[in-house]
Amino acid sequence: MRLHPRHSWTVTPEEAVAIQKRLRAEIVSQPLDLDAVRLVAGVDVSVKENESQAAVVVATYPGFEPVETVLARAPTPFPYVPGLLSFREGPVLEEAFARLQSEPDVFLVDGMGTAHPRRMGIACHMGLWLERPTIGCGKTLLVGRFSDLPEERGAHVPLVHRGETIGAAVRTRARTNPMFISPGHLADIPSAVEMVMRCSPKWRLPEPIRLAHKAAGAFVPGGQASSPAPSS
DNA sequence: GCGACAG
DNA sequence: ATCTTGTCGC
Repeated sequence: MRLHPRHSWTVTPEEAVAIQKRLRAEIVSQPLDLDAVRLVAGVDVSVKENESQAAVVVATYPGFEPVETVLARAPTPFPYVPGLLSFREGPVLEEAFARLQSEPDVFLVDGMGTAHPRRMGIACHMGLWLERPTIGCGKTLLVGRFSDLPEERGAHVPLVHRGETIGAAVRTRARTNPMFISPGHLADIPSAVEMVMRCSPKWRLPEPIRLAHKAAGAFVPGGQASSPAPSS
């Protein structure tokens, strides 16, 4: 895919914060047309010692049959700092995105979108690079609070931070911990929640994220490669 | 000042 | 994120 970088990744934590504040103004919130989605991508990164491996798996929608898998590796360039995940995982993800042949209609990212202290989580950040719709899918809370959430699948309540609704706590599966969903770029909260529910017919993790997580975890020493899909 | 803190 | 077997519950 054609990428649209906005800055260098070689920055200090202070510069990273300043960059996020600047990029925040470029994020577009708008409904995502769910009925037009044909391809959905899952995005994840795994860290092994000082190396990071990114995985982007593109799958059909609905159906979630993998049609393209891209893996990329690079030295982990930045420490884990809550709020600055983009600067740790962004560089490898950029490599993976650059080699992507297909053009997914939406990307589900493992991490936050606007549910971030400066409303600029990694899903927002990558959305700008891709200039495509992105949705942040967090497994644990970074910021914000939410009230009682029913145990049934599909239940969802607003995630609020400093008086602002930044996303939603979503029960993608009955009686399991909720997922924290927030729009990245070119999406809004209602459509992001709906998309994630449609991508989670059975498990807590959305199907595209599950596929990407599996691919990223499969660290094969010499086996970095791009491929159509595993053949049965 | 103290606690919280995506992956 | 990562270190790791068995095990409780639907």
